Amino acid sequence: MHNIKDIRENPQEFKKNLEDRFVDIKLEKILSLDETNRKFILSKETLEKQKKDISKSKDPKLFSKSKEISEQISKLAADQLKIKNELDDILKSLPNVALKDVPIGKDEKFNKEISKTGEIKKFSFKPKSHYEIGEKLKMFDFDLATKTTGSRFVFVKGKLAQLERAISNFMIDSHITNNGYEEISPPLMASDDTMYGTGQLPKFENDQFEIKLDEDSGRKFLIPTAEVILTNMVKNQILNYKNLPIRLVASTPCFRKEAGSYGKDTRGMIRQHQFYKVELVSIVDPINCLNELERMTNCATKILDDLKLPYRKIILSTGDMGFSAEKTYDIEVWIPSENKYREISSCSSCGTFQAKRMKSRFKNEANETKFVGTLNGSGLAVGRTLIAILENYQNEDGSIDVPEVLKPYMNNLNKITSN
RNA sequence: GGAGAGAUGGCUGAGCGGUUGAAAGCACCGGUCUUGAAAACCGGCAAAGGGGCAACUCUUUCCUGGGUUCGAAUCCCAGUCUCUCCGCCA
Repeated sequence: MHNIKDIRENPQEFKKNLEDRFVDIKLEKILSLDETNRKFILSKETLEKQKKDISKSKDPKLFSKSKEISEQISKLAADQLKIKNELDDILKSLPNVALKDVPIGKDEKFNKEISKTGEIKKFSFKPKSHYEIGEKLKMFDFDLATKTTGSRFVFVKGKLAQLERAISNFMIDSHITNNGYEEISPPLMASDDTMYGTGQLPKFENDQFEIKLDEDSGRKFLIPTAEVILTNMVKNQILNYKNLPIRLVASTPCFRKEAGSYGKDTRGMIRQHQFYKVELVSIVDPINCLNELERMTNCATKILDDLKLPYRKIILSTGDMGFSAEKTYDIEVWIPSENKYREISSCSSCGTFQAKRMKSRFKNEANETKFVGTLNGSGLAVGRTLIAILENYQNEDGSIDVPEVLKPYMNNLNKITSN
C-alpha cells in the first residue's frame, strides 16, 4: 500500500505515475479524505490529552469532566475511523508504481524484447502440439480429468508424470546448490491477510479459490502461487540487516480460477486451474532490489540454458505488469507447434510495496527501521516446462528424447516412448 | 472431542489498578581499551500516527474486540492463536 505521506508531499507526481499504469486515480478524493482524517486526529488527541491530565491529577473534582470527555472522544474516534477506512480502501486497491525504465503502454503489445537465446530447432516434419504428443503416448488424459473434476485439469501418467517430477526436482536442486536458495515446503493455503500482503486481495478475489474450514473461523485461500506464502514468511517482522538477503525456493501446486480467460488456451495444459511451479522469492535491502532482479532472472534462464530450450527475455510494459510489481521480466520459451514464444517465467521486483502491506521491516546498519524489498519469480513453471520439452524434444515417431540434465532424475532413461 | 496453561519490545522474560512505554538479560548501534579483533567497561536502542521550518512535542499501542474505572499490560466478558495432557486418526 502506498504511504499517504508520500502522496501528500508529491501528489502530482504520484498521480502521473499511476496514470502511466492506466489507473484512474481519484487524487482530490484521496487528499480531502486525508485532510479530514488529520483534522479528526488532531481534535481527538487534544481531548485525549485533557483526559490524561485529569487522571494524572487524581483530583476527584475533575472526574465527572473526564467522563464527559470520554464520550466526546468515542464519537470523534468513530467518525475518524470511518474516514480512515474510506481512505485505506482506496489506497489498498492502487497498484505499485513502475520504475522509470519500464516501457509505458496499456497492454502486452508494448512489452519490449531484451534478448533471444538458444537455437530454434528445424524439424524435418510438422511438429505436433504437446497435447497431441501426450495423448498419443497415452500419458495425458484430459477427458478423464473432465470426468473426475471438470475442465482445465489433466491427468499426467507414467513416464510423463515422472518427467514432470524430474523437472521440478532438477530445478529445485539447481537453485539450492548453484544459487543459494533455501528450500521450503509451505502450506498450500493462505489466510485473508496473507493474501492481502502480497496483493491478491482485495482486488483479485475473483481469481482465488476460497476455502471454508468451518463456519466460525476465517476464510482461507488455495495459493495461486508460492510467492504468496513464501513472501509472507516475513510478515509482521522486524529483521536484522545481517539476515538479508533471504532467498527461498519452493515447488508447489498453484491454483487459479483463470476468471476472464474463458476460451483462451482451452486445449492442452497451457492454462490449467492447477499446476506445479517452482517459485523463487527474495527478501532484500530495498537498495539491492534491481541487482536481485537481474540475479533472479538469471537463475531462471539458467534452467532453460541447461535444458537447451530456446527462449527470449522481455520487459513488461506498465499496463501488463502485475499489481504489486515495479518492474517485471518475463521469460518466454519457444513452442514449436504454435511457432511462437510463450511465458514460462515471470520475475518481478515489488520494491517495498508488499513489505508495506505485510509490515515487513528490517534494521539497517544505522539502526533505522526500514521496509524490506521483496522479489518473486518462477524458476520455472513446471507444467509449461514439460510442454516445452515435449514439443522441442519430439521425434517424428512421437517419442520424446530426455534432456541430458534430466536423465539422472529419470533412471538414465534416454527416450520416452509409448508402452 | 475432553481437561488444563498461556499470549508483554528484534529475542528471552519481569510486572498483576496510578511517573510502566514497560525491570533484567541477550541481540543491535556508538565509544573507551587494543596493532586489529575478542573480552571488559561506558553510553544509546520499540513502533505507528499527529503538530512544528526546526529544536522538539503530543497521541495511540503489552494477541484482537468490547466492558468496569477519574485512571488498565494489570480487573470482567467475548473471540483468535499457541502450548501441555487424555482420547481418536493419518
